[in-house]
Amino acid sequence: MKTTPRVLIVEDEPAIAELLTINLKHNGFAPVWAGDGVAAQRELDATLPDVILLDWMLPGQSGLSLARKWRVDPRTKDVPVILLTAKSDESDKIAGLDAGADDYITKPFSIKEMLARLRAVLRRRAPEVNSQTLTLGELLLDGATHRVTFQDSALKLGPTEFKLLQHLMTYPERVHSRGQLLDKVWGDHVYIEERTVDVHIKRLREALGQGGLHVETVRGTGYRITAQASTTLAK
Amino acid sequence: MKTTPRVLIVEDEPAIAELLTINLKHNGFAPVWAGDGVAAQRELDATLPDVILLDWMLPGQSGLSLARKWRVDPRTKDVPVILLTAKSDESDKIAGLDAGADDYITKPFSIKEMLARLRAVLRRRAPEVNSQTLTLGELLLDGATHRVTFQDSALKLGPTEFKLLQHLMTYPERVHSRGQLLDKVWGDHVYIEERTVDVHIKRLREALGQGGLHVETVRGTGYRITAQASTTLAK
DNA sequence: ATTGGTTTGTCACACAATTGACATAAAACC
DNA sequence: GGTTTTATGTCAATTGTGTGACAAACCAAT
Repeated sequence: MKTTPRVLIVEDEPAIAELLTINLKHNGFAPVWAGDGVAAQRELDATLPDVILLDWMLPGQSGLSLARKWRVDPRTKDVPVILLTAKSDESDKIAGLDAGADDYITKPFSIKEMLARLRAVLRRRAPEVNSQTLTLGELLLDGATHRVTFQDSALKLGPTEFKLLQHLMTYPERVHSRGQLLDKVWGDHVYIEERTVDVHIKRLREALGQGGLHVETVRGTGYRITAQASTTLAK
Repeated sequence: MKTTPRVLIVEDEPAIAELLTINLKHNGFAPVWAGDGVAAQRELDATLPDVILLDWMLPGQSGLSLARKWRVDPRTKDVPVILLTAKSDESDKIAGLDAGADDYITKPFSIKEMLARLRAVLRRRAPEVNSQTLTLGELLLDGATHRVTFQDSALKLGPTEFKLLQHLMTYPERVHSRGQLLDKVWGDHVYIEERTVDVHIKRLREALGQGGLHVETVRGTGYRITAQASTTLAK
């Protein structure tokens, strides 16, 4: 693994939290511990982890309600959640998965199992969200406010077109195959037709208006965004 | 699709196996069928497929244990496995992913979905396309942006001419026979007239303009790209 | 639940670019 | 000269991409 994934542990029992922390550190993760829902929220506000290990039973707010809350918040909704619980009750499991947990581990659990599930969840992680501000000629994309302007006038584009543009602008000039775009913009675990990318490119172009000229087709290969709009071609 | 990926189907039900086989053949894959774990292992020993479609429920050894076994064997551990199962239970999914399956399809599944997941898995395993930047004198070819410039002015060449130039520039000074070029640029065993290479060489030369002088003919043998443009008194 | 408005993924069709083959001309070689 | 090999122009067929339409999914707010 090239990066050390951040793991937020939300667990009120110090013994278990420490057990997790030590083992995670030992296996190339960067664990952060929060003892309750409030601390967890504070930690989330500060830095988004790559995955959350969440205890079902917490003082105050239950783990389930936390999971639900995070799943709604656009900022945290893509962070995978693994529920830890002592109950082996099947109905709880269902409830947990309904609440948006990505996985579920019953205590007592083996460290090996926990690590395996963690890695499995990380493998199919959604594309990373970037809140950086990107610029390309007169095109401007603000990741924080989710706004795009061209020649100082605001543009309206849908969520997918936004992510698509964001990814293209992150790697300007580079050609992206439809497959790569599906992986990076839609996410590894989505299965849609490659031709659908064409449609969204078209929508992106028309949403960008004149700025759409920056989006170029590389026949037989894919698409690319370029600094100099291609109204005419040099001879 | 220029290559036909081999797909090993491990499935005991002949009806389903046939359904898969036919549809895979129809969509540019080369399916091989194994009715049980033993046959699958024999097949794997003979030739490594590009991907394995593995039924969860098999007579004798379960699909899960097979997946685990293959994941451990260094020879097979990089072959992606897609698990087929009738169960829609989440816990099975988890177990499957833990065992090293790359994806998971629940029966009944649509052929479209199966194909989409297959392609997605293959896409992910596929190495990055040659995105190297090549230089030859004042000729510059950028694989990442798919751009070619000569004396700092951009050139427009079609997909085939691009690949052709890319291949020539990868091995400068070397002479390539028409047959070799067909294999490397067009792909193995494509039925195309050797004379057609001439045509594309011509198109490449005219697309390169002055830079086309680097493309030399080796009479009776083939073509070569060379650092110093051929001596032409014209102009 | 039910609305009504977006957004999304697919498809079918049209169109444009590219392709491969062929015929012919030009060159290279003896 | 004659023979072989390569270059070029043309064209029909193939392939890739743009686009409008549409139904399903989604979402917010009743």
